[in-house]
Amino acid sequence: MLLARLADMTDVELRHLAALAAVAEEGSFGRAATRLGYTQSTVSQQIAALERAVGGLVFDRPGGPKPVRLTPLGSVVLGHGRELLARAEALAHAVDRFQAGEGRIEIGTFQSVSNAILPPLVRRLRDEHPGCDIRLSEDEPDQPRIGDLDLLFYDGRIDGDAEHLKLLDDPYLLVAGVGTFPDGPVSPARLDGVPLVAWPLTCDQPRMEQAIARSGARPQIVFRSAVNDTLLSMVRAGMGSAILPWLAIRGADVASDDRLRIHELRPAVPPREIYLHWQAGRTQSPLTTRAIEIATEVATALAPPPPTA
Amino acid sequence: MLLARLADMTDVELRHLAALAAVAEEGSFGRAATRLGYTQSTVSQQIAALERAVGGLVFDRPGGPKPVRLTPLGSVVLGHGRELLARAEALAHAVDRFQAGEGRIEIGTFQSVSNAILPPLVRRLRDEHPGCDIRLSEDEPDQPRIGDLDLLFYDGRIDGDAEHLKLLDDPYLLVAGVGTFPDGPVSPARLDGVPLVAWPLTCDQPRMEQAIARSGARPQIVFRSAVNDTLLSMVRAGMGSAILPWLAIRGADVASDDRLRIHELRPAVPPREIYLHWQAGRTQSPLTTRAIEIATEVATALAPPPPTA
DNA sequence: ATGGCTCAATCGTGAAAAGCGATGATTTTC
DNA sequence: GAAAATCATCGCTTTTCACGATTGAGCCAT
Repeated sequence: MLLARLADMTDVELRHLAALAAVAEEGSFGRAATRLGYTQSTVSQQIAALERAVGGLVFDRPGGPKPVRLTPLGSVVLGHGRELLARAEALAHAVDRFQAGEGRIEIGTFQSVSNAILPPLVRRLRDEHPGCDIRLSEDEPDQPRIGDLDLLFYDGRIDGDAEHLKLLDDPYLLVAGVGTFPDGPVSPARLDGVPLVAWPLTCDQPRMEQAIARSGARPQIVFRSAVNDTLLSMVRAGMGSAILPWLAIRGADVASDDRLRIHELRPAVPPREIYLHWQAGRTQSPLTTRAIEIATEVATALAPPPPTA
Repeated sequence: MLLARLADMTDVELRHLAALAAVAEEGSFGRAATRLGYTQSTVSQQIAALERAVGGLVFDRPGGPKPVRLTPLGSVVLGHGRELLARAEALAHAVDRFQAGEGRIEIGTFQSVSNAILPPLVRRLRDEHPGCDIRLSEDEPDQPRIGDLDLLFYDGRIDGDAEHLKLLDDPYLLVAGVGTFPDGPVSPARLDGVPLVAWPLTCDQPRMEQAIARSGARPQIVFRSAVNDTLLSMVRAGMGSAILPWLAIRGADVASDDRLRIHELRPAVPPREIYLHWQAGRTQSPLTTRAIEIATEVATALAPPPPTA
């Protein structure tokens, strides 16, 4: 022990520091060993290894029943060692919490999902994992990107390295003022020249309007707004009709509004498809895995889109 | 990796965390291995061991030349891991500093030593170890105790579990007003009835006065004070003479004072012995070891007590 | 498509270390 | 002195560590 080399942290191991702390507290190698579940000789060797690593004795061993005592060097090592052990324990707890489903999850979403799917999803996730940190973002650039998101809801497929899961088909329905059309299904072809209020040309909207156009009709878009209630008010006011996905009108009290009628489109316009995306090839946190499960459950539990029978 | 046990901190080793950090920074097992001085396969196994310990993958390995990426679990582990590594490095530095002689040293002392030995000792110690923390205490209860002191100066031996080292013999000298005694040595026996000013009966003082008494003389103690300058002023004022150790009058300009004369005592009173004590059987810090060396050097370098030839 | 490239995982091997049990050496206590 | 308590040490087995060579999976350019 006379030759003191430079201390190297990689020679110090947490187990040695734990032994140091136990011996210092118990005042005895043997009692420390019992506490740690080792034999006395093992603890003796652990301390010896530690002393080799730090280049000096950490305990004075008086011999006999006298308790061992920290040397000045031992005090220095123990001081820092306790902090190391505390950090290590913090790490272990953090890992346990993570595996139990705590942590952060970042979800990208858009209007219809925000209204219909996310509330129950968030509620169930928070109920199951009270400590979790759920972050939502509704940024909707033209090209939605997963970026640093864990999950992304979008009504279509994302380009880029993403896996996807189709949550549900969301059929388009025609909402019109009462009497505008006879009750029952309406053919898209009949919409030629009909005044419509509609969403802006984002997300699935362009595809839907192209589908209408392919049926030969050219509706007249008289107003665009992203706000559903505004659109419905316009319909009520007789400004025009609206073609909206089922999910968007589900919450609003459209069905019970005497001034409005909901018509199936037949032949049906291909429905809007709601997808859940996540980055391909990346392991997910337990929280994300669970969120995907819950999202599928919530999606199927949403009253199934009305039959087109 | 499907079975996730509870994380145990003793399974996580610093070396694994270092590998984790290196791989995360390099984006590659191989480059991390080069940086750490291991082979690729070793790093691979270290990461595998870490993943076993935390119960899940910490990296996604996309395969091919794509860089590996941290999983959410890996981020959690790395976050805490970096702190652990920083603490470990702090420990290593603290140990190095300690071995280089930094740290704290607590020294107990008393008047003569404080004046004569400690100043050069402190100066040299601070010059050699600029970072050291020297604490002095001059508490002098009747029974000086080492307690938590690293070193204790005392003019006598300490009872208790202490090792000691005699620094020097400090002979007693008679300081008298000029003309009080004929020049040259004075016999203690001639002090019978002589008025003396003296130190309080602490430290070596009782033993010295008993030695005088054993020579048959009974001086008359007319004043006691622990302050040397006060005693010397009293001598100058003709109130009496003083028997003081050489160390106590070395600094004061007694020899050059026309009104004072210094007489050897012959036959000599046994000198006061200055000891340096430290707790027996306890490993000392390098700083303490060095302080002992310097103290002996300073003690011998002090102009040797005058010969009694 | 198809080799060539890059990379991590894996296997086998030898060396090192961890841990255990038993034995010694040393000190304190009765 | 004898006894008790305590840590160090030795021999031993099992596990781990690190290496080198190989394998296999995913890219990329041809």
